[in-house]
Amino acid sequence: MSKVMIVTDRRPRVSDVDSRTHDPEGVRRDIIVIATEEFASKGLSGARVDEIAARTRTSKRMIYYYFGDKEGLFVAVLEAAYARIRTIEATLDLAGLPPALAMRKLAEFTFTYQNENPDFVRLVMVENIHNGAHLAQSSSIHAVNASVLQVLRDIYDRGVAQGVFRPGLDVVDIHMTMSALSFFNVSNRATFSLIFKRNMASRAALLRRRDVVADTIMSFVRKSG
Amino acid sequence: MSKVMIVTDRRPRVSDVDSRTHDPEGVRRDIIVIATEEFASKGLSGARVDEIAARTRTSKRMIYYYFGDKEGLFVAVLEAAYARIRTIEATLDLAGLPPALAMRKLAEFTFTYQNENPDFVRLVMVENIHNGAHLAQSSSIHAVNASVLQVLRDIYDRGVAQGVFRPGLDVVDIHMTMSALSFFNVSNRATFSLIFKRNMASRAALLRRRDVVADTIMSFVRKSG
DNA sequence: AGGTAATTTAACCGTTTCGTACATTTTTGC
DNA sequence: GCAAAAATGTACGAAACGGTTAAATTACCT
Repeated sequence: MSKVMIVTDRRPRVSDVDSRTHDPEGVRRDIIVIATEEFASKGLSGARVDEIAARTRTSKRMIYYYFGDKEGLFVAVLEAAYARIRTIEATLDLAGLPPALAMRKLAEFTFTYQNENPDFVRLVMVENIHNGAHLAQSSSIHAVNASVLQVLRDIYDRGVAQGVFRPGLDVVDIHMTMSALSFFNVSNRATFSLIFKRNMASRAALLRRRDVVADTIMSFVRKSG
Repeated sequence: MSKVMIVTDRRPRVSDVDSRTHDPEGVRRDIIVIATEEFASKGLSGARVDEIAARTRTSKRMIYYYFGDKEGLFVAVLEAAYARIRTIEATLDLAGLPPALAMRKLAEFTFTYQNENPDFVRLVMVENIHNGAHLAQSSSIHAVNASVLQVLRDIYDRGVAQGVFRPGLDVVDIHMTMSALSFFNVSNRATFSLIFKRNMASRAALLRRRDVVADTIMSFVRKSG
């Protein structure tokens, strides 16, 4: 199942014992981790290259050495964030469950994941403020997220075949609804909590809202008897 | 001991014929209109005071004269945006409609309004990136939006009384769902369109999605027979 | 009509901030 | 070992940017 290939790659070093210098991959990761936090919390323009550099174990010079400029760093941060989601999403195994249960679990997972990864949500917000200009430079984005749709399509088709889901729905619509309800709970928490004086971050509120979101999805796809 | 009571009100002037100078309200409005566009398109940090000033009919000094600093201007922009929504929302009259129809119309209105006012959506995104720090300074925000909840509560209670809505739901949940589905369609359009290669802005796509959103709300609140 | 307060103009200032030039060190290929 | 390439540290510059100083102009009130 796993392919074995000879790595003629240069620099196969992964983790030397104690040499802190000349660890390109480590430096890259370090920069991206810090930059993710900074961009997520302050936005693209709000984040400061000097601040990011100061928080890394390396220097500002390295940021420009590896990522060219601030926007190049932001693109790398975005790609890393999407890659992370894909990796975790890939561990989901819903094919064995009955369609209705699988659908509910997918909705719950989406909600929980977004809630536990506010940095990702905020990065996406920032990128949307910039009209997707940076994501548009990434050619892998579509392929990355196509798997989500495939998982959903399998569940939905099985549900229709078994007569528990109503036919004629678009899985992109279903996914969009799942995403929207999960995303909003994080992205708009600050203003929504203020306006309606609600604590949306408490464990109880989150579990309750997660159920509401799942119920919403289920009542939308379920065949009304 | 003046025999004639003169209205010593300052500045009752509303619209002079041709004097462009000394029109404080006009200058304020002008600045806020431009600043709304700039903040909405570039974010709080991304927007430039000089750029805003250049696009107004007045000068940068006036921005500081009326709004103190950049953040003060942003607060004013936010308040103006929310005030605008409230005003338009107030024209809705759904009390006379059957609950199911009223609920659907409210959902459709929410969707349409957000779609037609992307600047508002983006301002809210920006404010959430900043954790609602500016909205927190406004004391009127809660009262402003309370009306929305009241309208929804009236519809919902009537629906429950007539046996068409299932009881036990929280109107804030319903409103949140409406907002989330409407908001997301604008806020995440750029990334979502890129990822799933969908044109979400075409008239056809919008009408279709609006129906899906309304259907989602309705199937959630409807008493399943 | 003239004093006073509100409004507006124009030039300017100190920092911040992105980015770079240049020197230096470390690793690699041979 | 040694030259070339990769990686890193230091210091600095130019432009952008938020904000201010000081004075002038206009409207308002008596």
